[in-house]
Amino acid sequence: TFLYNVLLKVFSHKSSFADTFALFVRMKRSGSAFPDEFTYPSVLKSCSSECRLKEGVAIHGLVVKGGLCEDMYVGSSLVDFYGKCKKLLSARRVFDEMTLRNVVSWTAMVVGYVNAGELDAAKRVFDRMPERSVASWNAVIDGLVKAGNLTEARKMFNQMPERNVVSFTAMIDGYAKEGDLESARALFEEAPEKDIVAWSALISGYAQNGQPNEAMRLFIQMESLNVKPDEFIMVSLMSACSQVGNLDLAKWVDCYLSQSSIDAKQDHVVAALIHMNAKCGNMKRAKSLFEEMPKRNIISYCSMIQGLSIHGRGDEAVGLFKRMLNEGLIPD
RNA sequence: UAAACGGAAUCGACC
Repeated sequence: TFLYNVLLKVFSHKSSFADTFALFVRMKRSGSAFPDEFTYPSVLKSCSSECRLKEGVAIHGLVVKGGLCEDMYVGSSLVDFYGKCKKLLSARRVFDEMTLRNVVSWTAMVVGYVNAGELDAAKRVFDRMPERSVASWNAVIDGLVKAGNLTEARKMFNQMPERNVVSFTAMIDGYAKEGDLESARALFEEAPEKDIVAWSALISGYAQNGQPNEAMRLFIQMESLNVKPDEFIMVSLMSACSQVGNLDLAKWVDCYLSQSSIDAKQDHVVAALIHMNAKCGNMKRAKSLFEEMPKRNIISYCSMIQGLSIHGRGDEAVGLFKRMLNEGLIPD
């Protein structure tokens, strides 16, 4: 049981739902290991990450059968699971029925309401919390940010007893999306700790607000500090590069990407790569990237079709669109 | 051995 639990934890963090669930099934069938209160949180986490409602509900049933409803970890995981799957009534029911709640249970409930856009309900729960952690504050701040209420978000940010890098990043993202890059930048400089996500929020902010050169500059600065870029950062960088439209720069980024350990097969990465090459005038490369994909999806088709349109190759663009329909993809 | 919070592509009418 111990061994399975450790494995399930690792799987729930790094693998797909299918693999994690398969492992759980194997555990149950093994006859030698039995799911306990340590097992279910990992399995439920995996269900939440892909919104697997049916399976999660089945797990809930097993929890009840196993008499593990009273456990705080299991209960909090259930609240989180239902919340992430937008089943707020179920989340609330589990939450209300819990005999023991801790700050994680409360925060999970707040997050559920935030993700459903029910900010008022989220705040009501937040106000009733017997104690709050940084994550609880961050959850509400992020809700306010996503609702576009930067003023209120900033008030809470200033008001909270302590801030971490997540608090800063939520605010940076909010300011950046609003186009207020000066405030975003100021907070970034002020942040005592800057991780990859904080860098990403700011870099994408510049890229999205027509300041590709500043995005590039930040990328260089980040690199010089030995922070390794990830897929998100590279996508923003490629977006910036597309805006500049410089072929040499595009080649450099393309090359940088292939030499890094970044997974260049992810949807957004390929799409950005295709778009960048198309925009910077390297249609050959764009085309070969597109054709070499084992499976094309709506995002890569989108990049390729637009690439063709930009270059006045309307016929080919329309042809590609037809091919996309033939592959059974639905345009959005 | 377990649970909660932050970042990514492309396009858009009239003006």
